[in-house]
Amino acid sequence: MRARVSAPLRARRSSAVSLDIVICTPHGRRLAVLLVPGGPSMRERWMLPWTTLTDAAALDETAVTAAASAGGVRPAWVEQIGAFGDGKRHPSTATVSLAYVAVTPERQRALPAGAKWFEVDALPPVAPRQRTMIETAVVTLRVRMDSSPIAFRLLAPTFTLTELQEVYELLLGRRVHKASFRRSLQAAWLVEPMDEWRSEGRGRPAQLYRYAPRKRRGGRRGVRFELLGG
Amino acid sequence: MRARVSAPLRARRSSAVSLDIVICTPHGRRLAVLLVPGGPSMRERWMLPWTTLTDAAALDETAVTAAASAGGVRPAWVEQIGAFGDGKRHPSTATVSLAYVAVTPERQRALPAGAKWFEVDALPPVAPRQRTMIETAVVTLRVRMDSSPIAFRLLAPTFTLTELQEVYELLLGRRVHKASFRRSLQAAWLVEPMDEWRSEGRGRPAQLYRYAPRKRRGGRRGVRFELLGG
DNA sequence: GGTAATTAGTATCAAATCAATACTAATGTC
DNA sequence: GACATTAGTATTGATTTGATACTAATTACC
Repeated sequence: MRARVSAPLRARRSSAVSLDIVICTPHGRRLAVLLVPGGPSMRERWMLPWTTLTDAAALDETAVTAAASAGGVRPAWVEQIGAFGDGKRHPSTATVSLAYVAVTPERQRALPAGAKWFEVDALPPVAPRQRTMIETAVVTLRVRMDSSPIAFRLLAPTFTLTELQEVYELLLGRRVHKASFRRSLQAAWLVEPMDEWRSEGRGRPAQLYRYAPRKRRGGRRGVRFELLGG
Repeated sequence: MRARVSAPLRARRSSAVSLDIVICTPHGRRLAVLLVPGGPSMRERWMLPWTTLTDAAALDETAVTAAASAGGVRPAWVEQIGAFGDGKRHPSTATVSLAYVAVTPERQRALPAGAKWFEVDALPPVAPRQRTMIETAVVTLRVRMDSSPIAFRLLAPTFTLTELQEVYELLLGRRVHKASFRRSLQAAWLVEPMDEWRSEGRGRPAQLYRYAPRKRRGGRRGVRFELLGG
């Protein structure tokens, strides 16, 4: 059952295509990525988990399986982020690599032996092709978080609104206004309050919520050119 | 120089990976996609231009070259939209296909022999894997249009604001409010008025503009949950 | 036990944004 | 020259936003 993934020596046979996976989790107030030992050079001793692509080519399922194997748990959300190649170095001999991003809530059970979380701001050297994948993965999370329930998948099934806001701040890389955040959240009918409160040290206990999207598409807003430019 | 692309018979040799390209252009008020003759079955007689991926694997450059070859002109904008496989039928024997989307202004010079524009709402039968690519391409254009200058690449170098608005309406699939559209456009400093006007039949002549982005990132807006849901 | 510190959550309000409507401007058609 | 037609702008009321300041409930500390 436990598919063998990221075995650097056995996998180093020639193959046209690899499948790499960037598994992300919150690590305190930073985003962390899972790396495993082994790499293409002496200098690059860590790498993203990867596997070779079989001809059966059930891409998404392969990615989920690989992520589960490397992280010890099935990931809470997975999405393809693209194909990378263009001559950049990779732990495998593959000339093309398919990359996926996965997210998982903080602090699951123990990781498989050797695997380790690294904060994205403090990564060890990894092969350039995988470095590009990690950057793309982080950008993808940031961009997709308001069309996919990424933030909710980074949290446990129940969470406080402050925790949710912190995940948004973590992914967006900026502070968010508390009142506005909650107003928007309420208007979107995405969460449901539980009859439970959690006391975290001093201060008033926070109510717990769960992700329970209710409503449908609304806002046809005007055109936003803001992201364009230069 | 003219790389041979989409030659169904020669290309049908076995290969792990193909590179397919969805070339889009405005066609009146509809979006059109370029197809070429040949397909995997009697029923599917048209297909997206595609090529096999060489081991050199300069992915983006291969895509641009393939698009230029199939469309007769270098495309104005190209972006990878993902890898597709999962067992769906494709004109090639490739188990995995890399797809790119390209855009080109309306009505270039003549197309290469056999190639033809089809409006996306009236496509002939194509192989299922390519059908998925076309759908993904259209969605990608819609989503990326406010972070990439896609709309401007679908137009000639100079254009009227009404033309620009029509491209937005075409891609967004909905009407846009004229005054709001222009107000946002002005605030974004994306276009520059020329000293030229164009008279299109009756009515007041429209001023011509060109794409000349000036300003930098502004609007840190609040969190938008609107796209999330159900 | 009481007071301060701390975190959760809400209310108020001014500024910015938006979209509907109605207007002015410049051209071709008859 | 009146009118239809398209370009482009002004006005206005409604909605959204974010800053500030407030209330609420708990722990820390004396």
